[in-house]
Amino acid sequence: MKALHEIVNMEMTVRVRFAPSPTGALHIGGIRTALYNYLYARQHKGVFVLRIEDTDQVRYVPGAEEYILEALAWVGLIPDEGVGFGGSYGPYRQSERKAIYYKYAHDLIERGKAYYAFDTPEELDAAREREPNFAYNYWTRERMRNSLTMKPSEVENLLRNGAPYVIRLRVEPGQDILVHDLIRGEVVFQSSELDDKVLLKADGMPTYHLANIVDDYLMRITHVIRGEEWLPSTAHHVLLYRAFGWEAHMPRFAHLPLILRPEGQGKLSKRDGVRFGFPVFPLSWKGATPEENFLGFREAGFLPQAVLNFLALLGWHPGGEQEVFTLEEMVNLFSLEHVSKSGARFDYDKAKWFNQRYILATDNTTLAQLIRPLAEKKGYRTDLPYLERVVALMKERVTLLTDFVEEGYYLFEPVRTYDDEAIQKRWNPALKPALEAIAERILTLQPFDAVTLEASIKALLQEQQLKVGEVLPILRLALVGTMKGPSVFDTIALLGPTETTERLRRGVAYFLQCQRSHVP
RNA sequence: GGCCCGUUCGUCUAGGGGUUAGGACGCAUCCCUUUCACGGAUGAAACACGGGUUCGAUUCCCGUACGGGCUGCCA
Repeated sequence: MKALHEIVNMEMTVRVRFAPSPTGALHIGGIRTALYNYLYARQHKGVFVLRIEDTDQVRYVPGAEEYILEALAWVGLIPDEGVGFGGSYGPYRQSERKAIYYKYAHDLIERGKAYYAFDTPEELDAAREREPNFAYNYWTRERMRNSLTMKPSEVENLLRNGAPYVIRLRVEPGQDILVHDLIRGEVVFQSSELDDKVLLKADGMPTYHLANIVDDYLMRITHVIRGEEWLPSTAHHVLLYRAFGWEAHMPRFAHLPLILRPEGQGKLSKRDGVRFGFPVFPLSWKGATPEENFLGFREAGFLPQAVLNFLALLGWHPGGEQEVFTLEEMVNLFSLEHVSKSGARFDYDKAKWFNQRYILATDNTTLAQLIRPLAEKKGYRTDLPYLERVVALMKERVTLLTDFVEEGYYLFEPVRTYDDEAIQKRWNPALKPALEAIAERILTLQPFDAVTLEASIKALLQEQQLKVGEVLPILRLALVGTMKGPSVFDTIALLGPTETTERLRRGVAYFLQCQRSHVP
């Protein structure tokens, strides 16, 4: 018998789902949940389903669904089935499955597992106010207005007259509910502690609890991989599978640790992003008001693979000392057993480090294409050959894609600001002739490349008995305004003779002026 | 308050009855270097606490503390 069960399990293709709710921008934690689901599905040659849980009419936000699809596409977690991807278990948008939930909720009533409740929200509020720990359950429901306490004729009357009602799960005390969580092991609940959860709301929409059980069953979901915030309600979900008689088809559960805010307490929220100045969303989101605008990892200059790698390791590690993994490697190595149980703090520094690693590992042609739109937005030149050269010079010094055009702005436009402190330290009027000589020599230099430039300039300095370490820093300051940046010779080679001499001229003028204003 | 989950360097984590408790981020120092970075080297830095079990617990068990989640006609 057991062997048979195992064989059935083995042959059952894994089907997991990512089921976000379109109530705004998809949080980065949602992306991680999607990632783990995706990894699990791919590893088991299974199916990754995208289901949209839009049963809350009030919190529905237009554009949120499109955002979810775009975010998944950006990070490359493409569903096999679901909203926007087809499949034979649809529709995959819960608002389009209203009739299904209605039917199943009423089935439960017929089986005596659920009941009608006519208490208004106001009445419930009042009850909660009267009793601080009020729960609608086995002990309190007899004082409430529901089909368990009212006369059948009265209930029928209310129903016929279209009185608003909800359907509640009838939770009977005295049952042990055992959840075998793939990450946490056995978790036990007592039904006596559970309330009679609303299954169908007065507007005819199901609650999450009903919808997720009905859909997971109908969509043949085998593994539910979701956030830890769902662990407590899993007890209700088990009860629902029992009530429907589907316990044998109940999926396996795995509850993921939460992503915590970088400091302080609580889970990471969208507010933390604006507070600490880093993205907590995959893509930027334009809200109705400026306070509801949020920065995305994409717009902040992250590579999607870096984001995935970072998120993957926020709560999972295969063991060993490797930190950088391709998606394919993650698919091969992933296992729920290696997902940690405790919450993980969001570490933006680590995220940036991953991005730096991925930029370094990305070829120049690809990077040039990636920064092209950024250059375009700034009004910079956008020809790929030039961008590739910029990338080659800057890639070891950036952490974000945006750094190419921010940190390296001087490769596209004249120096905006000079580092006065460095000028104070490096400038010496005696250096003026040297810079002028360099400018002059550069004009006729052939070929105009870094190697030739270095040889030529160093020779010139030697002729004039000047130290390289004395002249190069001030040369750099004239060219780019700062002490940071790529090799001076590489920079000159990229800027070209005309631009270089112009910058030297401007630089010297600035240094002289700087010097004057600093002499007491 | 009740229920549930958790606890290894500041952070992400590896490990697991006997280890110099490993790696990574960040930090510090040094090397390389015209600068910054990259790269290399080194360093500071952890098993929450108390009881058991055991020859021996950071590892297993129980408490406590602390943290987190849930407690909605939200998901």
